[in-house]
Amino acid sequence: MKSLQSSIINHSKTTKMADWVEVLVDCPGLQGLYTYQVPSDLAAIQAGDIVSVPFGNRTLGGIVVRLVNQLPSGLAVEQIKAVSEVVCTGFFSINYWDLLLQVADYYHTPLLQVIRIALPPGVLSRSQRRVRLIAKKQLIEQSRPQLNPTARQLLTLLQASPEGDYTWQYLTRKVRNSRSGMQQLHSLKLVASYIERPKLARPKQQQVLILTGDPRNLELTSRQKEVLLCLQQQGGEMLWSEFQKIARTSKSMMDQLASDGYVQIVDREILRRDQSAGIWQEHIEHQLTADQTAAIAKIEQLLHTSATVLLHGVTGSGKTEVYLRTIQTILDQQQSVLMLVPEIGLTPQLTDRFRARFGDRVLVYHSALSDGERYDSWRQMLLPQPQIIIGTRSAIFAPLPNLGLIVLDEEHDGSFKQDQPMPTYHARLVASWRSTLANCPLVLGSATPALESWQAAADSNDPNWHYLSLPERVTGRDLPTVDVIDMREELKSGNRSIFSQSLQTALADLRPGQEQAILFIHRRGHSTFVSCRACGHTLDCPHCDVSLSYHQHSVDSNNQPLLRCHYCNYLAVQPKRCPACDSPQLKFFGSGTQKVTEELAKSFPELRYLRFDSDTTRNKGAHRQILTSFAQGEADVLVGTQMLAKGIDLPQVTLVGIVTADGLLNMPDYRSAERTFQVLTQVAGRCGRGEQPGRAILQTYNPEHPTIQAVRSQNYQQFIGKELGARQEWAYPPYGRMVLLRFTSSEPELVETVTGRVADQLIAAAAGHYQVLGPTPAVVMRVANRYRWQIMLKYPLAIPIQLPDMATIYDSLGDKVSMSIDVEPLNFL
DNA sequence: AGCACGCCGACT
DNA sequence: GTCGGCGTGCTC
Repeated sequence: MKSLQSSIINHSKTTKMADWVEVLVDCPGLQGLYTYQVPSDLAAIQAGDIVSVPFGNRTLGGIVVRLVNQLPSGLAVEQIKAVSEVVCTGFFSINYWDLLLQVADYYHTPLLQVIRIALPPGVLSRSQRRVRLIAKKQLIEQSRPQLNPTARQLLTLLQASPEGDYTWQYLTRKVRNSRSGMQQLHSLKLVASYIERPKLARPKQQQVLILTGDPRNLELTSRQKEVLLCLQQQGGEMLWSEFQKIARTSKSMMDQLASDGYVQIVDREILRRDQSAGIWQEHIEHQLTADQTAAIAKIEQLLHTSATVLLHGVTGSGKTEVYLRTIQTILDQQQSVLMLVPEIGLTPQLTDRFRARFGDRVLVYHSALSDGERYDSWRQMLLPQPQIIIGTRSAIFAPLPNLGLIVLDEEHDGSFKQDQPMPTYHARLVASWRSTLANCPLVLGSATPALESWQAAADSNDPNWHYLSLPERVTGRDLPTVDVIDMREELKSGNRSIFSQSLQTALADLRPGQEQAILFIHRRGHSTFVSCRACGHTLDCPHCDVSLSYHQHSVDSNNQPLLRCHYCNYLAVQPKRCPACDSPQLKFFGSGTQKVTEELAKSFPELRYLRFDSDTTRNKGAHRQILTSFAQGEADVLVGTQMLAKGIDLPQVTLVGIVTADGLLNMPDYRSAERTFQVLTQVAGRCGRGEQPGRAILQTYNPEHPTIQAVRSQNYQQFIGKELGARQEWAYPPYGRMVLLRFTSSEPELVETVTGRVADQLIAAAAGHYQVLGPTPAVVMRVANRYRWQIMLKYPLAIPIQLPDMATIYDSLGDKVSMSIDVEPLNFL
């Protein structure tokens, strides 16, 4: 990988003609470059172009990495094939190409895998070999007796298809051992093979009317004049399908006008796009607060620089309005904007507000789009016209040519980090690289900034970072009060309900129709920590400052459950009694949304509720539907999980009940305090956004926990100071960096031994650059019947992340174990 | 990943 | 002898 990258980093920046090109061929298992001849009709070929090339007997997609005038040694001219087609040209600006290289390098991922996430499906799609009947029916029947059985089977299949044509792959799957049969059919000239061109999702074509003649011309009939004037009023250019509706005219009339030269009818690519719109369209011109005005002014000062701005605004402080105003400025300067949000489906309000303000210059890009929609949006993004892309993390790779601003809203959110397939990129980091390359500012917005961002903005002397604060709500309302309820006391006083006395009272006092409530439950998930119901004590690892996990697969020789730290593999027998208070009430934790709604229905039958969790929002558009219906007052209580924490703005909500916060607090990783603070602060911030003040009730078994206290006092600075101290002590990020190596295999013993062997290799190669933690089994060891182990590498801050030679490590895995590298992981499960 | 090539065992 | 199994190695 290293050598490949250093060889292409000096890619040609000129468009000088070249005899050959080096192509990164899109074929799994290949990492090298292949040289192709440039045919004279494709002389304009450039680095970054997507091409089709012959490869073996197939045609594959690939990317031109550089132009060369000399053949690599050991390659004869006769071996070189020619590029067959340039599929797509000119969208990889030099900057963009550098960005992809940087991602490939930093996240230790083959360049092609990076390119694949940056491109929409279909651009690199490989061609397929197809087999077609070419002989006449009569000849086929004549030959049939002499055919071998597989040939006959193939023939029958082909004859059954209307076109007499199937992909080669389909036929070989359907007919076992088809090789000889296929050969026979070919040699008898009954069938032919051919290569199907890589199919791009064809953009939808639509007819557009363009006014070319003067509508006041006297030769026109009055009806014709009317129609043409209507077209002129619409700007002289319009989709035929739209015009038909508003002018109520017929095709024959338009054809007549076209043949007389008054209009032109042209086919144009219509880009399919997500147009879902909802009720949050109203465009309220709020009076800006002084802080907002100052923030906008500061950001505008920083345009055309690569500054990073941390916009720290409390919940309800009007960050969105700051974005909107700034974006308007960028658009006025004919530049485009990239706006990243955690999850699009969860924030219909945001997209609605953007659509209301900027109309069809807003383009939504996320993974839930269909392939066609994604392809079309991607084509749209290539255009130089000023536009706004609102998208989730992968939209950081939007190929906008005139980028003027990048915004990451809710920048602390974990969904900006990819942990599943490599590259395991963090959109915030990629955004910072992109901001440097494009020389445009990056705005990070949050009510609860990530520790990393806070530290960089507040503590560092880096002149590139700027800190802007919006400490007050736009309505002039205070932040909601947060009451912490000690659930141990509730238990003692005989309240066995999941709702504390205070929460019950608050729900009873809710005035349906005028006030609404939100009940928050931490998603049950795999919160496998053990905690004492009597005193709140949790069992922690003595070496790692994380909670111990109960492990399904771990029992000791006496069949006692074992607790394990999945950072360092520390093992302990689960005590029968709480080590702190000797109570036998030492239990696992968990509570579901369903349980809450049941209890709610029982205790408060007069309150109408809606459930908002992954069960009820599985369908497309369900988020929007539930939020809309709640916003319109069709329910009094919204019961949900994590999803509720993301920027929804419902002015009627006056009460937030955090039914249980402890599951979040005790996630087995070093970030649990930070995440808890962020989620709880955000959830509490959902209330009191309208005319009436808000109140949050936080139920916990750990009322004195510093994180809970920080949420109660809403003192971000204080919390972050403490937390940074703790991180520093353990050299956890941002005072150190980590790399997580994940190993999976269908064979449990094999992964364990292989992971152990790799750990030994890593220790041998460490040379003091990093510390090796593990190997340990993953918290959820078996997923989809694959067993997962992991190794953590911990780097001191001063040492850049350097991995030892990964090629030898990959080689030593064998083919039954696969490994992936997660650089600066957020998710340790 | 495909797909050739090539080398072994069981059938007309 | 030949067909068909499968391991190995190459694709500019």
